[in-house]
Amino acid sequence: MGGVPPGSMAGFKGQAAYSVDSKGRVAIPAKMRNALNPEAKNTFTVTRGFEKCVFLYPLDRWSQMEREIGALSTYDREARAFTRRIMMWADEVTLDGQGRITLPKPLTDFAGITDKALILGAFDRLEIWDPATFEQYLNEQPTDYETLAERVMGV
Amino acid sequence: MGGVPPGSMAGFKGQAAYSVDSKGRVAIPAKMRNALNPEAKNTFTVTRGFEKCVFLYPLDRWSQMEREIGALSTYDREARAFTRRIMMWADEVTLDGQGRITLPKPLTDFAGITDKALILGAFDRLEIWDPATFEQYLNEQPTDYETLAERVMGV
DNA sequence: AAGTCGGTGGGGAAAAGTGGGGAGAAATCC
DNA sequence: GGATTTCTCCCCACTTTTCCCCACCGACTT
Repeated sequence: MGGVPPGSMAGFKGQAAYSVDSKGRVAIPAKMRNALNPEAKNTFTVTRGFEKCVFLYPLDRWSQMEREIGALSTYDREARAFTRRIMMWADEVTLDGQGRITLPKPLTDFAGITDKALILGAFDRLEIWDPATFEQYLNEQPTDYETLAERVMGV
Repeated sequence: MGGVPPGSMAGFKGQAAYSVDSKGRVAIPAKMRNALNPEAKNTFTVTRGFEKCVFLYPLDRWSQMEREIGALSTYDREARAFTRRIMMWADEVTLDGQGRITLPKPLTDFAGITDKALILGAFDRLEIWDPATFEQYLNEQPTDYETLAERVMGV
């Protein structure tokens, strides 16, 4: 896992609180758009995230994910369950002329997104959250930032 | 088993709740149709799925399955039982001019499909579920998505 | 002060989903 | 064996959704 296309692209950074219009469209911040590889063809594969949010993988990054998913066995119950649960939510979305994407309705329902969306840069992907949901997520965190760093990054 | 046609095709994605008309026809979502290889010739081999659903394999993918099944020993009791149970349900269906297929009655009976069908992209195949059956399947899952991912994809 | 870039909103053309009718083939019944 | 019925497949028509294009507004830059 982990694994950004070697060297090439810079990680997605930043946050933005944008509006979702009546057609389910959200603008992608310009600096995040500019961080896309040309091979991504202005396209993301969007799917259900971990925790209650939506993941956006640039097309080139997503093809790596598919290689990993494709290596799973059809005959293993848990692998089957995982494949179903990641692929059923997945969809390809392409930026329109205004730099927006249309979020599939199943995903906005899942993530509880209505008229406002919080867009986060998360290294190899973008995340889209309902603002209130994200704040709640932060508040529920049992571990503070400094401690997390120690545990995850090691000493 | 793993093994998508190397490089070539993208996995099937997405979900759709479509109606089954009085003639037993179901539309296949356009994005899934477009993910078909030309060698699939707009044809699926449909068979009994794992869990209570119907599997649709594109013709080209199915020929790989047949190679795997063909490699099983006739002299092994369990292999024999498995071969019978997968092949007895199998049938070929082709898209009509409107992008629909007609589901064989034995399979709709098996999966409990009546007037509504849930169509899922599941990487190398499509799955068709009765909506209520699928919801029940999800509710019965002992493991949540995040945990599944950890177990299946590793840390 | 004008121009450019970034985010927001809406309308119209094209595609996708749904339903029904009719020709041909297969199965059935006399 | 022939006629009738049933089933399947193909085609046509309608409705809804999606996608693409155009226009606006504000902020920052030159």
